[in-house]
Order: sequence, then structure tokens, then C-alpha cells
Amino acid sequence: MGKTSVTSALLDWYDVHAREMPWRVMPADKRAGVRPDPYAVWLSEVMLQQTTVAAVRDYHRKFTGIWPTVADLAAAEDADVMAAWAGLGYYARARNLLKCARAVVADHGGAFPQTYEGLIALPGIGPYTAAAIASIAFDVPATVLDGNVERVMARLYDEHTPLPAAKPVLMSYAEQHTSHSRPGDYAQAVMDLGATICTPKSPACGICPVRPNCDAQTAGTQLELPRKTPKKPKPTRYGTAYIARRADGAWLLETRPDKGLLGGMLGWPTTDWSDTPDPAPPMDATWDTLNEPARHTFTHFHLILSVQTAKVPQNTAPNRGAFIPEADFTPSALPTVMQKAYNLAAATLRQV
DNA sequence: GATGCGTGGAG
DNA sequence: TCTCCAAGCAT
Repeated sequence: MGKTSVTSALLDWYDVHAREMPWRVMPADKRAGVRPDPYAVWLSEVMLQQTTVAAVRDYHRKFTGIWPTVADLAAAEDADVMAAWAGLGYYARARNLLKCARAVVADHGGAFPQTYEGLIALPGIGPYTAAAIASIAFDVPATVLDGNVERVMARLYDEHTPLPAAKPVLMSYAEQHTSHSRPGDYAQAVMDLGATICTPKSPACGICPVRPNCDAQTAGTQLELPRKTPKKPKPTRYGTAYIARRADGAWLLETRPDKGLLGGMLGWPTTDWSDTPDPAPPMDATWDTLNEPARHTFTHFHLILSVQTAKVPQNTAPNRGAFIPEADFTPSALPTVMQKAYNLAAATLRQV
């Protein structure tokens, strides 16, 4: 079936309906010769991995404010970057962000590679992100295949093979539409369409610029597509967080190991979050258990986190973590589950 | 190919 | 309240 008009229809639609984003150069400005900042594009694409535009905006603004160039970011302290990323989730992205920035400075003279192959070799840059940066920042005709494009292609071609098995065929469809005249605008256009028109639950087919090309719209199957293999139910795990405050107001915190859940992030000492009984607290103290646990859902399990608090003497020696002075402690530097525990304990521990 | 890895918003 | 899910990557 010929769908040669899809590309031009999407570009025409994008010229009128492109959404404003801090890292995006709008089509009219691109025509006037304005080029995207590859650093800003890379930062946005990493932040947007499995994350909504609404959630990314403020973080992107914060990062470019503190670290205006990739060289600035490469020179940053690890702890400062992790603290700035706190709350955005998927913290391996922040660790790889730093690795990538340092590789760009050390191995590429501070300039991002301009090819798909050069980009995908960098930490935290996979097939999607390499194609996105190559097309958006450098107008290389690379094909982006993210969740939006998968949905758009599955519907355009009424493809019923479930994901992720359908990825190769959806990629072949996407490649057929990739623009060679305006690669960056096209990549953003097809993703904008998926985000605003061809949405998962209530697609606005009535105003869709490629409705005449859409096999699912013809068949009436758009709400069933794309099909996905069913997910496993999430188990519930239990644990305990220990929030201790010293006589001078300092808080007992520890940096978590780089690997695993919340890797590299600052947090309260906790038990592990399995089914095993609680090991010993991080030090001898009189621990009080709060009435309400912190509840939090991660990607693959629910957590019910009991919170224990203690006020401890100045000479207390912890066997885990370190006391952070009150003046240096900012709850916003903690991942969300740790902020929840803090909020529950704050009233109890406000007075030293 | 399957699994681990956050979070907040929408329905 | 609960499920789904959003511009994925590393292993």
C-alpha cells in the first residue's frame, strides 16, 4: 500500500502544530538558520527516556542553568549531579549522563559525534537516543523508533503482532517514512503526533493529518493497537528505613551502591527490601516506629516501608553511612521514596 | 529475549 | 485505589 504522502503530511502538520520545548528549535527558526544545541538535545533525550515532557521541562532548565555546556557537566561532582537528578527516576541515566559527558570531553574534544554509530557507542545512548540526536541535532536521516512511533506505525499498518516481537517490522515501516530533506523535523513530528493525536487510549483520529493513510482507522482497530505481551503482577515487599538525628541537628544518611535500585543516590539507611527479616539497625539507639509506613511503587514491586526514628547523642558512631550537617541537608536531593519517609518523620524529629 | 530499573499523571 | 504508561538502556 502506498503511503508516500505520510512524510509530507506529518511535516506540514508539524510546521503548524510543533510544541514549544526549551531544547527545541521550531521549524520557522530552523529555516532561518538556527541550529539546535547538541548538548541540550542530548540532555533532553536522556531525560525523556520513559519520562514525560511535563516532568522533564524543569529538570532540563535546572541542568542547563547549572551546567551550560557538556564540559561544565563533565567537570561536575558526581554527588551534585545525582542530587540534581533526584526525583526524576531511573538513576542509572544520571550515572551514564556523567560518563557520557566525560567521554565526549576526553575522547571527542568536547563535541558530540554526529553519526549514529559514534553516538550509540557512548554510555546511556541506545538505538533510539542515537537516532534522535543524529536526526534532531545534526539532520542525519536516522530513524527514531520509540513508543510513540511504534504506536503510530502499528496503527498505520494495522499491525497486530504484539510488542516487543513486532519491533523489527515496525522499524521497517518507520524507515520507509523517514525524511531525507528534513530528518530532525520529521523525527519530532512523528513523535509529537503520537504524544498529542495518536495517543494510546483516546486517539484524536478526527483531526489526524495521516488519517487517510491509516489502516487501523479504516478497520476500526486503533484502540487495540499496538498489542503488547501481558505484564507480570507486582509483588509487595517490606522494609524499614532508619532516620536518626544527632544532637547538633545532623542527619544520618548513606550513599547507596552504584548498582541496583536507586544506585548512587543519597538516602536513609534501610534494610533490604525482600522477604527476609530485618537485620540490625545502623547503630544502637532507642528507635521509635512511626504509626504509618511510607508506601511507594517502583517499576516492578510495591514497597511498604516502616519508618523508625531516633534522636541520638553527639558522640554517636554509626556503623553505616555518615552524619550530614543540618546546613548541608536538602530533602530534594533524595529519591522520592526517601523523601516520603522524611516527610513522615519530619514532625517527630523537627526538634533536636 | 527477559529482566531490572522511578516517577507522576491520566483514566 | 489501581492499572497503565511516557521521547529506553544495560545486562
